[in-house]
Amino acid sequence: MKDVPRRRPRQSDIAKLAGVSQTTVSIVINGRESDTIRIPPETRRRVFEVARSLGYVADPVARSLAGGMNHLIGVYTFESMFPMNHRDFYYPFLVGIEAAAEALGYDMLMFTSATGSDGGRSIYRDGVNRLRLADGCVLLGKETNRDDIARLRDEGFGFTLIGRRDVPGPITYVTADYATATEEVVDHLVSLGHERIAYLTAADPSEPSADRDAGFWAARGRHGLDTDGLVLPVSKEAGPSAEEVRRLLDAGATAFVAHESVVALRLLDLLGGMGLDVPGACSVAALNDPPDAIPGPELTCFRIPRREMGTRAVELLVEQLESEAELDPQAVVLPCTFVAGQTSGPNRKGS
Amino acid sequence: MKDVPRRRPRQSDIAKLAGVSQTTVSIVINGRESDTIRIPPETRRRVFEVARSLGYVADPVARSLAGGMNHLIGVYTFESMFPMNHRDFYYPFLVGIEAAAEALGYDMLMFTSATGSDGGRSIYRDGVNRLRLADGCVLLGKETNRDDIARLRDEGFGFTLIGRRDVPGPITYVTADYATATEEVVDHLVSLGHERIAYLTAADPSEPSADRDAGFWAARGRHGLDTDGLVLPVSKEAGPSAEEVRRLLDAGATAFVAHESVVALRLLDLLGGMGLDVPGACSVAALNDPPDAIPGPELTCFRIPRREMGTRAVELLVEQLESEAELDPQAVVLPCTFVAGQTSGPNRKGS
DNA sequence: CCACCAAGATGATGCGCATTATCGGGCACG
DNA sequence: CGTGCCCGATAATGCGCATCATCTTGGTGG
Repeated sequence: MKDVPRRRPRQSDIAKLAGVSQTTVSIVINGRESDTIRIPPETRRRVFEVARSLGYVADPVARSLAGGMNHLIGVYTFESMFPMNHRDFYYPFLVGIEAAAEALGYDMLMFTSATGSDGGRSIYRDGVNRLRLADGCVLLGKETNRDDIARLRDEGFGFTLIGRRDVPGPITYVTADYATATEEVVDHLVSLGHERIAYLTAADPSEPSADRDAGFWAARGRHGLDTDGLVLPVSKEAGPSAEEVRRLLDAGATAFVAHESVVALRLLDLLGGMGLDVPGACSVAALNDPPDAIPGPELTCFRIPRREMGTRAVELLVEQLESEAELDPQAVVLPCTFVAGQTSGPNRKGS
Repeated sequence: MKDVPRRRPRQSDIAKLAGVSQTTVSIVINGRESDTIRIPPETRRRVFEVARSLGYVADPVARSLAGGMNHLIGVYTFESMFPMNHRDFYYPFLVGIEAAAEALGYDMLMFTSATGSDGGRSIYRDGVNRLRLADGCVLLGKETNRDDIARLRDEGFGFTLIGRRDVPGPITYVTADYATATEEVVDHLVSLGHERIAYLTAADPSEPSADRDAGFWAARGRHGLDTDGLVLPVSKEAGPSAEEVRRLLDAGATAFVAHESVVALRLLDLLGGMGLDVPGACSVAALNDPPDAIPGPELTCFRIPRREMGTRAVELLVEQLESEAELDPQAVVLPCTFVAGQTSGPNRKGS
């Protein structure tokens, strides 16, 4: 006994059965009663009754189009998630985002479109801004597309960004205080007696790298360090070569500070291969936290509060979405936590 | 020099500037020209020109509401993804899904709402079926909600399911041939001379478990095995106790077959603790593949073609979405691949 | 010279919902 | 008895787009 393929019920269906207007149904379902617009309990009860018996579910599409909210928060990563090379990088952010969304009564919608036609990802593909499906969006990624961001803002679409981005014009973002954390790491090494500190900075520039650089130069200035011949740009993928490390050692380096923990880990390998003990012979520190999966000694480094960054990003976004007035963009900078670790020790090379 | 907050351009804006109608714009942008409806190249060029200069991007919401496609494939997991306990379980599916979606010109939209108010996840939360934001959806999860599935189907929403589900009424799903794969595992053990095979089945029933049971019973029948005192329901979390394993050994077991690889791994530990060599003294096999992350000996087991299952699910879905007529639901069963592994060997206990 | 047709385009309509402006009627008050 | 007012509810409108049914124009054949 197959039923006729009955359409899914709409508000007007409920209205007819309950003997009211579609407007009333909308008001009741959305709890839009206020001082000026009242629905007596009896009517409300009837509407709910019919809605339930019909198995009514609102259409999020229509709701959005009509200017309503669907209580969805989009998450867009500028790098593709599948295959997820940055798995351990993104994961903590996502945990924080989902938790906050859940707490605030929103669901999370992940946009995981792969590479665009030009190889890079873009929000605007085929002339469609898919993000609009959500009420607002959290943007995330190492290689943020500035044009897309500027455009989103111009369109008046609500979003927050994780990771500082120097976009012309103000936007709301959440970032970590890499500069201060970097200074702490250097302070730590200096307090251990190191004066010749090799600095393995990032090969390609980005805001977080620039922050670390700023922190390092500041600390260098404060301590009057000399870094002649001790600064080396290193790409995350290739890492430093044995020869380069040798050259830094020859220049008198007793400690190494690397932007990337994977670089630091590779450094440990190389130093071990040269018969140098860490932290006995020299110290190694990283300016971010190592991936969970990788085993090895606990690095001297700092932890980026990724989870909390995700949470704050969502909170800011929801605040913005739910406020009537247009809020001023704001920047939130969260502190990192220093990890002493086991790869740094006192300088034994004489002082 | 701040501009007035200009609205994002709509089709009608383009129409006005290009001196055509909104209809024409829609036709051109969507490439809807056909035999009966033609747009001369010059007009088309003008429309595109204006669209580009205005920075037009289609609104996916309006497009959906008007019955169009937004080339989005939703992915819904019945368990929450963050925190992702089932990380390694889901991941291969997602890779396959995204790859196929990409190949077919679709993007992937992940619905990762956490637990519903009642603790369990449901598609219909707060009376909204969020899945409708996508053109169609791939459903995924260990604990599928049958009511939701039936309802989706009744609503005429396009979806495919990964993992066989016995829902009243036909639906399209992709699953793996657990039964045959299970038989292969048993055959392998029998060919190694094992006659007393302990069977650690799943404690709580599910379709995949039932399939494995069916395969096991079939193989048992074919080989005339005796399983008296050798069958033990085991929960994935708790695993078997040492005492239970001891009892199975006392009952003469020379080989163990466990539904869950984690159970098999725990079994290896227990047997090792008893001083029993695997595969010297006895054999152990699992009826699914172990998580990638976990180190240890290669289990005798079979690989579930998760990636390909994801791919097929998307292909079936797109086929269904793009076809004019309503296609008949179909079931796709993909074969698993047997892995001989290193945890099974000849029965040395005499024959 | 009219009927007919194809090319090129358009006005109208509706998707399902939220919202705005409005309406009728009962009741208190002057 | 008329005026105002509030309660309860509604008709109308529009969100941005896709689609269906038409409409106009110029050419062609009879």
